[in-house]
Amino acid sequence: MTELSTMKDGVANQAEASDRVLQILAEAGRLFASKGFEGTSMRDIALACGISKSLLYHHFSNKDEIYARVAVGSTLELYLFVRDRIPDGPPSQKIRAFMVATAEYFRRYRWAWIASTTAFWNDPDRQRHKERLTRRDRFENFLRGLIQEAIDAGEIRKVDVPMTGRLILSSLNWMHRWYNPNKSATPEQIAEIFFDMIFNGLRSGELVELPATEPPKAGRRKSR
Amino acid sequence: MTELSTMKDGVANQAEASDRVLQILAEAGRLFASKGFEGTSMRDIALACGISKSLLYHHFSNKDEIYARVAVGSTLELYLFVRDRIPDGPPSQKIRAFMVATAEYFRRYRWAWIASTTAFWNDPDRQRHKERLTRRDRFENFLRGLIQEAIDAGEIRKVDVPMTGRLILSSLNWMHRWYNPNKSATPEQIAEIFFDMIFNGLRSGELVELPATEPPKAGRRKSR
DNA sequence: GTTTTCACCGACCGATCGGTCAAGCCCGGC
DNA sequence: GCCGGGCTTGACCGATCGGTCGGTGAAAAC
Repeated sequence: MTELSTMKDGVANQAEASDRVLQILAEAGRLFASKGFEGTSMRDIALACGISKSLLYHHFSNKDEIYARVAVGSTLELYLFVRDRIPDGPPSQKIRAFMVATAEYFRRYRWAWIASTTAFWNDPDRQRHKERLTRRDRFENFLRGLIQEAIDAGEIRKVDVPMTGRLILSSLNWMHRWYNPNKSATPEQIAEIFFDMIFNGLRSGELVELPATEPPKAGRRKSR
Repeated sequence: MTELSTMKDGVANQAEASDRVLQILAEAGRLFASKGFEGTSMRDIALACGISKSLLYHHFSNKDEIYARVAVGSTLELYLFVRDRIPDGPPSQKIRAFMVATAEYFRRYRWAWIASTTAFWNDPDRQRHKERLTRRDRFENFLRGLIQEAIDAGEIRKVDVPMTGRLILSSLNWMHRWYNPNKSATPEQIAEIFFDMIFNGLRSGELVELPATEPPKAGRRKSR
């Protein structure tokens, strides 16, 4: 049993929070995601929740705290969420699982994810999201470890590890800009497609298996 | 001679604009990029330019127009900029040139690029950036054409074209979130690295060209 | 020399911002 | 009955928002 059991209603890691607080966080996340932090007023949030503005200040001390609960809450357990979904097996499959798990997290906590990755991310005046950034670092370092592992195992070639991590995370982080939940595939399926493209490359031609390597999941790519 | 000759001072396509207007656009772009649209006040812009707020309204009718000049101006000629840098040759090399040219554009007009790709991008209330989006579509469709060309030529395998375009653009569009001009490589060099990873794949192993008899290729998913 | 043009400014406007506060409402325990 | 304490409210605050106003001063046009 992990801290993840406290996740609820699209709002991650908000243990022992009342329904009203969860409602506020959900609505605030949705508004922050669509209009940004500065573009969302406390009146907007109150209106969306059908409550008075004063009530927001009963449950939260100020606007920054609401954002912090949305954004930090959404990244707080991303690392744990993903880590717990990495199976034993070939390192390349761990990278694949990393991508799929991140996509699942994105799907489940989409508004909070968008709010935390877009709103005033580089405002030099504010340090509100510093903690969020350090958690992001832990998440990214975890991926780099997996990549290094795959290199050491000879499964992938000797690429630049930080740059490879950036490529993989770019494909996932940019997804919220074009992903439409009503169309296309699920985020997890998209992550699989991206893994296939990045791992196997776009180039045509047959790959000759190296002795120890395991091809990706059956049915995805013709092999042997 | 193309429209690109009017680019100047990091502000794209602002023909016959006075120095003061260019200064305002440059400062506004920098502020929009770091604090967002709503987070940047007209007073901020005036202060950064060392002029009065009234003067902004002498040169522009309102705040939206300043943003439009920054954002639309920065995407206005992106398509032409990139298109003019695609050489004749193998389609895969055109894709590579596409990525490098986009990276060069990013480097040259970085603040306007960031401002146009981050500020209130999905505010449902506003249609300010509609024109920008249609221009983006033209840009993305151009890339999809290059990918289809490479598939038809047999240079890359039969991947999902829109999804491949999204992967490539993700790697470029997310760059502004981690790129540090004082460290690391130039954007163009980064684009080359990403092209190599995506085109050749991360997987270790030898590529062997098939003879002319091409087996029904798998390794892809539903198309369109 | 007079008029027109134009870049530019300080003062000001109504609206809205984040945030405060005293007071009501509701409901279980006495 | 009635009391206490969370939940909830509307009225209100100073500050700041985007935007407007009348005007200045100097150069250009006549």
